[in-house]
Amino acid sequence: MKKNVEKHLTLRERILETIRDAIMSGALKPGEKVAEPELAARFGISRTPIREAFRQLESEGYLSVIPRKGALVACFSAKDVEEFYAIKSILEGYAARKACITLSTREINKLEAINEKLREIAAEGDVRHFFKVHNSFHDLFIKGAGNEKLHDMISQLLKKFQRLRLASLSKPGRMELSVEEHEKIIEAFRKRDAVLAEMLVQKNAEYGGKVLIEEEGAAEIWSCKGLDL
Amino acid sequence: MKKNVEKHLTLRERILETIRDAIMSGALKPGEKVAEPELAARFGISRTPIREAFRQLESEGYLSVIPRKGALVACFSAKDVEEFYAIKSILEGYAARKACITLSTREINKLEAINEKLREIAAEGDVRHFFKVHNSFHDLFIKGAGNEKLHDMISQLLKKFQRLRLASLSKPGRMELSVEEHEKIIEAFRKRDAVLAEMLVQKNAEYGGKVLIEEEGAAEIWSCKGLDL
DNA sequence: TATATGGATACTGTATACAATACCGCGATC
DNA sequence: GATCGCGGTATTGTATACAGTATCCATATA
Repeated sequence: MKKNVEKHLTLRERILETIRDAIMSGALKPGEKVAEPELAARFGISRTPIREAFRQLESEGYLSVIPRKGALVACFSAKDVEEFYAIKSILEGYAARKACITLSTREINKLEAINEKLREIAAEGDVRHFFKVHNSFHDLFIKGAGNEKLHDMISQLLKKFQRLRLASLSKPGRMELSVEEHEKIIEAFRKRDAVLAEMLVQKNAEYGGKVLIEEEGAAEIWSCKGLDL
Repeated sequence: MKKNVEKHLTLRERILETIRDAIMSGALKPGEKVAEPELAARFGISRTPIREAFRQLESEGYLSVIPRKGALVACFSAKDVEEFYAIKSILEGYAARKACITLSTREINKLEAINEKLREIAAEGDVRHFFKVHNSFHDLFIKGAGNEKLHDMISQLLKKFQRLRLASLSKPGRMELSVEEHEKIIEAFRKRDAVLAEMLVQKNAEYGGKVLIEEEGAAEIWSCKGLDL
């Protein structure tokens, strides 16, 4: 049984996941205060593991902790979003370039299969499901690039901006467009055209960012406007 | 007085800096165990702030914490080093490309001045001093690229591998070579040749990595060979 | 002599108690 | 009526106490 191994999770690790999930899912909103005593009472544990989880979440960029004042869910500015997508674009682009060389035909076929599944899900209009499978597509070729640190870095980045990316995919027609772009990327992989693959992935990422920034009122999702921090 | 502001540092923040410095400088060696009670006794404080600092250091990749066993200073494998320099190369290269557009003539002049200073220090052979000024050179154009998150990411990466980079610079002739390469990079900035600047910076980073990996016995600096972890 | 087992020890994980500081509301004074 | 100041309250920061578990060593047995 796998459960026995998992059982050794400490309270800190469990509360860490809980809070992080709450932030990623939007249950805890940017700018919102996260109070230790409240969490301690809610989960029936002491403040100690919660405080330790806070430290980790702070390092990961999920919380802004102000000494002697407390922890707030981190906010994004328009500049943050812009910068995020720029970095995502470079890193994923590089991964695609490398993947062009290292990816096996078998793996490329798998990408194709995933993308077909995405096409179906897009037709159904299930954004959350699409999001999950979509992530596995990118994950596959990023891992395929063979640079583990790179993969970790991208994963961390993506996690932090998960809400934004979900919002980006929710725009009408975005899912279908994504499927088409994936098609082209797979094509480039098959042709082993590293320069093209890099370019396509970069454009793909940049476009995702642009959609979000240009959208009127989209800032509601991430910013802390009107909150005096 | 600035000191008054600094005074509000918590014990956790101070111990965090202390431990991180100790790891970066090599006072705490990779694979070495870091025991809470010992640190608590040494600094005359309780384990609580130390534990919280550990969580942060773990997130930042300085410590490997194994539940119910304790914290070890993180080790690097040859693959880690390779991957690190690959990522550094992409990110710095991108920064250079952007900086080509955004850097003012004044800032380019400053780069030139820094590099002249580096030439002097190289002649004197003071590696540690060279390292410091060298960092300020790269910092200037990376900041100049205008992407703060990028700058933060690169800084974090560099910090983590500080010891390695210092070792890389310590090789005979490496400092002088670095000055020459900087000269070419400045030239590219002046010509506003973004492609060339990116390429030069990438090559510069890649070379630094190669030197380290190919060197026989260099692994002593970072790896944990012979330690049963 | 080598291995296994048991207990002592020491360390990590968690809870709780205490200290210091920030926030809030009330009242006093101008 | 508005602003300043003071004290109570709540929350964060730190210390300490306790519980659970891994490590290590000694002893006993094969």
